[in-house]
Amino acid sequence: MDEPSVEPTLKYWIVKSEPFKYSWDDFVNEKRSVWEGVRNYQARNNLMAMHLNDLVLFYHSNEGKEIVGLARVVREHYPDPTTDDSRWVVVDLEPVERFPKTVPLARIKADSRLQELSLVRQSRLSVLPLHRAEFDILVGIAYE
DNA sequence: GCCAACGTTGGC
DNA sequence: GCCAACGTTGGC
Repeated sequence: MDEPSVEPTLKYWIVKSEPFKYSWDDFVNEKRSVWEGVRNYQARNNLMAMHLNDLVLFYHSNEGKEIVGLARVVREHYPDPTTDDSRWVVVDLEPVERFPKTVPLARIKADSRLQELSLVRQSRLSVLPLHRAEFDILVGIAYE
């Protein structure tokens, strides 16, 4: 063990949303979101691996193309209420804070430390894991 | 609007 | 089980 941790199971994630469908502001207004509609097995598996209080970066795809804020998992996976198909699950998310500065994709791609980031390497996946070190770098940029 | 990168479907 | 055809996502 190289690093003692208060939350040994805490993991880090990125979720993507097209802002004209569901934006960060929509999320804040709702105060809590059922993260519904994921229909991709890999993204579903990531949802199922989320634990309570895991931290989640909120990314605007298509328009904006930037990380805008931080959320956390407030309910672990359960069946997606928008379908009868038992393969699909949701989690519940709550906003934690809007970042003082967004982190644009172009900024991420220009950073040599972030070349392995899942968001860069698997750009089509809507729910992505990331490493603690990458999370720290991204939050650092958001607070520069 | 184009296209790369995937994922899914279905014929064989 | 392979692979061609097709659909979707999302960056550019």
